[in-house]
Amino acid sequence: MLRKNVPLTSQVLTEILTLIEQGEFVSDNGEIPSEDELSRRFGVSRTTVREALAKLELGGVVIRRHGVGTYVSPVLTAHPGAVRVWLDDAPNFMDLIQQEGGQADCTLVDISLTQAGPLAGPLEIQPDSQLIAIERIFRSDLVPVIHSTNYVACDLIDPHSPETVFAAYNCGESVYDFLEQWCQRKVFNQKSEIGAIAANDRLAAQLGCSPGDPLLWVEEIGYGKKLRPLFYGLNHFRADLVSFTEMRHPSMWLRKSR
Amino acid sequence: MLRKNVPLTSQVLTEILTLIEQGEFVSDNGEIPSEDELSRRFGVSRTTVREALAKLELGGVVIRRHGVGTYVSPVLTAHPGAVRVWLDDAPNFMDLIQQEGGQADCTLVDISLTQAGPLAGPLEIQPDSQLIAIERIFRSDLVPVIHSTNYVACDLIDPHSPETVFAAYNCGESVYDFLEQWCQRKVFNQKSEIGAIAANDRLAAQLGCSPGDPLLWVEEIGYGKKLRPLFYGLNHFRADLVSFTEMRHPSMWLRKSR
DNA sequence: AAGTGGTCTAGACCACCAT
DNA sequence: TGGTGGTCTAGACCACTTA
Repeated sequence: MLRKNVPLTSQVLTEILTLIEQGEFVSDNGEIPSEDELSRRFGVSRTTVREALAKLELGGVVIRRHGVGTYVSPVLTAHPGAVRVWLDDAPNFMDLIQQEGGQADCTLVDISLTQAGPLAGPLEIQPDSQLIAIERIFRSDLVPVIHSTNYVACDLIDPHSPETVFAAYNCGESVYDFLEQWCQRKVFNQKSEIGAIAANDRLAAQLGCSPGDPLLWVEEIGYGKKLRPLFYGLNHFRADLVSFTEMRHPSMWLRKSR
Repeated sequence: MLRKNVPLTSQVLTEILTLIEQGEFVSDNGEIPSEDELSRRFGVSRTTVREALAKLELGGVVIRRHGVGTYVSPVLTAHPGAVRVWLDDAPNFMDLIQQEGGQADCTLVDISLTQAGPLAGPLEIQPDSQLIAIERIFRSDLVPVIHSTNYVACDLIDPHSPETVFAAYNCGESVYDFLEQWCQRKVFNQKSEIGAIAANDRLAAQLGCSPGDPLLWVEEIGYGKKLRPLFYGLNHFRADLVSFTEMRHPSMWLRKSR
């Protein structure tokens, strides 16, 4: 059953998750077997089980209580499909929309070259550098919900030519896929900033709402190795259709010892 | 040097953090000593050091790269004070504002009893239950930036009377403080939802902006032990003055083994 | 090849909670 | 008091990056 080159903790995580998805613990009021029992059942050390549970707790899948036990998170009962999204690495917008039960599609508005200009700062390149700009609209059941623009420094696609990339571009893929496919780069860290803004005329037209309507925006900067910025993304979401949820775990908050 | 009843990993975390704040690693281009060296230096096992580093990475303070080393996060160079906010457990709005360099103050708009009504669902109580509603406005340098309303089930303050609580209420404290002081309860988990909305007349007046202006809203539900809801909070932020930042660490994303 | 962080073990003891 | 999760150790080996 055990496979090579896959960390044991990931395999254990998958096993536990499968059991949860199968509703294995529903009859037990969501209580998951103790760490000792799980380590016996899977034939691994308790440390390994604990690491898997830690990740599941971070992902909001389970809740652990000192001296009591480990439970399936109650938010999952209200939002059952949520488990799968949290598990995807770098979930893309298509998956997110389908996750919510909508039929997802993506339209390429524009893919072209542009000057770095004000993005030279965040991308840590020269202002006169060329960028590839990818502008897309994502719809759920034919209703536009996300407007997304991503910028990648043009020299990252070397040795490909921009024309080659433009011609072969696949609209549904995420920036991460793009960077891996054309630039052989991986995103190691990412800074996200989230805010709200009123729709201007252009965004309103593209998102099918009225100018002045509130939008959520998310600005992302992805970093590769050596902490070099790889892409800059600016995404706008219809605020009447989208909100973000997360579980916080005070027990995991950093805490200065006194 | 070692103290009782404080986990070693927390003490190590504090030590490392102090070194970072003192600019100890600036000359090394932000590179932090290896885990082996740290474990030797602090006289603890490498596991303990790793746990401290894991929390620091989660908090966005450091970045670890397999086979390379551990580095102080570059976002801290641009945002040096941010370390302290991340370290506070349950940071309150006063701290957040001061963190950003503003002079913080808080005005109590209203503290009173109200019917649970539509909040009965999220708080898992009866619709005719009494709630304590606390409405406040937080300002930075005399400019209103946050409007906050929190609801706590009235029977949680037992044996205190609402009047006692109203009279003694300290406006600057967070809901967490309130729950600990008056209800002897601790928040174990919290669900946060974030979205955007246009200001209505009332919010606009209180936040000193125009009706229709975009606002960020954050809805919070805090859970105590037995996963019982303890409070419901609804906060609105001036979107022209506030945005939220976070670091994501793909290496920590949950990942199904294939 | 050397050095780093990542995974894993087996076992110990502690802190917390329910009963 | 018994069972749970939380902390901690000492040591082993692996996987990754750089030189």
